Amino acid sequence: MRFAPSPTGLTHLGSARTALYNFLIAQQTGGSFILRIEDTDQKRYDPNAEADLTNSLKWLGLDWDEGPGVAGPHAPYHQSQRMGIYRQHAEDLVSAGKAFYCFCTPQQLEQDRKQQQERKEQPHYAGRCRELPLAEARARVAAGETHVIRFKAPKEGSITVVDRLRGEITVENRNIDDRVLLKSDGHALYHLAAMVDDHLMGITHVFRGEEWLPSLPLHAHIYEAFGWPQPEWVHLSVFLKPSGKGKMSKRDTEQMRLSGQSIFVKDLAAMGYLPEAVLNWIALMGWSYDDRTEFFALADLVEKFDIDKLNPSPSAIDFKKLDHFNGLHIRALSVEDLATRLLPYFAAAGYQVSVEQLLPIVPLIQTRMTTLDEAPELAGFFFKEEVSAQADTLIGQGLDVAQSAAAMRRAIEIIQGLAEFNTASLEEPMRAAAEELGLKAGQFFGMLRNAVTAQQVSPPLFESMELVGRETVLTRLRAAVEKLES
RNA sequence: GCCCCCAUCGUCUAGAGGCCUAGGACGUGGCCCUUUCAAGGCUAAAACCGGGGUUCGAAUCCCCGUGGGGGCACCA
Repeated sequence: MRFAPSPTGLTHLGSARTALYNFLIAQQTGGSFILRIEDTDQKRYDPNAEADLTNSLKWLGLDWDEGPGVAGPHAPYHQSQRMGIYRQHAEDLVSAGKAFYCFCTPQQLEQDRKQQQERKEQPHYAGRCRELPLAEARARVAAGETHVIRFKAPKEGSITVVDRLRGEITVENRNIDDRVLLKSDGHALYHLAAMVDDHLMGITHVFRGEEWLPSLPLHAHIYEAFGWPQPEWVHLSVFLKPSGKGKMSKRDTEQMRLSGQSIFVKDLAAMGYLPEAVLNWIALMGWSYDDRTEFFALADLVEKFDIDKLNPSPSAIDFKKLDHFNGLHIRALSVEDLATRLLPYFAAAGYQVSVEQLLPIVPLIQTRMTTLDEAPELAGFFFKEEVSAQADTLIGQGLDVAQSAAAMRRAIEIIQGLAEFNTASLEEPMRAAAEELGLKAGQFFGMLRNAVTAQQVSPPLFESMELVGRETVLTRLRAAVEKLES
């Protein structure tokens, strides 16, 4: 199995899913998962993209058995370092009469295309150099003339290729173009490089995006020309925009980032999503296990993934569902694990806290988060020296200032009089106080919550008070009384 | 324009001729629980693109139409 991205931009969900499926099959079959970098196009090469790619895969937990940084029998893993191999294979094809040298200039080709379009034909290679005698062509090459090597696609008949998800796909050979295999700069094109590498690296299953489907017949012909057995072809459906209308464009992704969402793995990590959740989410976009199971850890996926349950139709990206999975996976984490993962988010929000400090707090917020970055907002009041509640939030629902201040004073009295200060000891006397004051629990507890946490929304009151500590609670309540009376 | 693929609730999907009164999940509404917010439990609304075949019987098979998507580079 292999995952062979081209480093031209940030790693996105589509790539991540392809990588995941490759990884799963490799794990399942005991095969190796090879990471190969398709960097044959130096015009589009982005030096940051490769680092982003390896970071993204590592974050997701999809470690490769061979590839950059992990030596193996099929090295090198950058196509730019395999130029000699491609040249050799292209020349072999020429010698076998399955490919030819082409000396057409880009301008000529451009003009051909234009004329074809005017005649309402499908743009294709006009065939000028296709039948050039080999000796003559070789002489021109030897003389240093600029050239490319093109595949000599059959013109008669048709070809039938099997895609694992779609069955037999038959295409008339006249619709298959004489595509360039080797550029004039000596670099191979995908059509050559990927086929050669997949064969040489012993790839049994080719998982790739549906956008490759139109060139599948060409690729099958290339395999045939070399006399190689076909791999298992699996073309995954594309991901559509959340609206379901069309593939994500560059503009869409930018706009999405502006509105706080993203299809880039790197962004998802920063936004507080768990790799487990992202994996679970994308695994189910185009694949399902049965009619009800939806929660999967990576190990479950390895065990249960099945190519035959893949769905060939395109799917729209649904971030709501990601939120749901994230919540599920957050709740599935142990307290220690979650506390550890929360650390960087507290640090980013300006709180210097330790795992030990977080341990008692985590159970209080674990069911209240959909993303990890919400934690500091939810639990920040535990770590602040002082909190400052809005004066109007200190007034109980339906009460006036004097009543509120009185209620607050009563709470202070009770807390001072408690032999022990904890959740259990607070509950009863506080409820009694509410009744005695003629207040509903919600009225009384609501104002106290605001006084202690300065938040309208917080973990349960008494648990929070216990963790904040008696002295700090009293200080905050007194401050609230003062604020009410001024 | 040409080529290819796809088609079940708004979305992700189950469904491989009778188990379908079409199931699950997200989201949405309601109820319960409840000191806020969540989580959790219960519940409701919500789909087989259309037309022709084949068959005793079709969401499932075939054809046509329509719609959607992808591709037509010395990019991947």
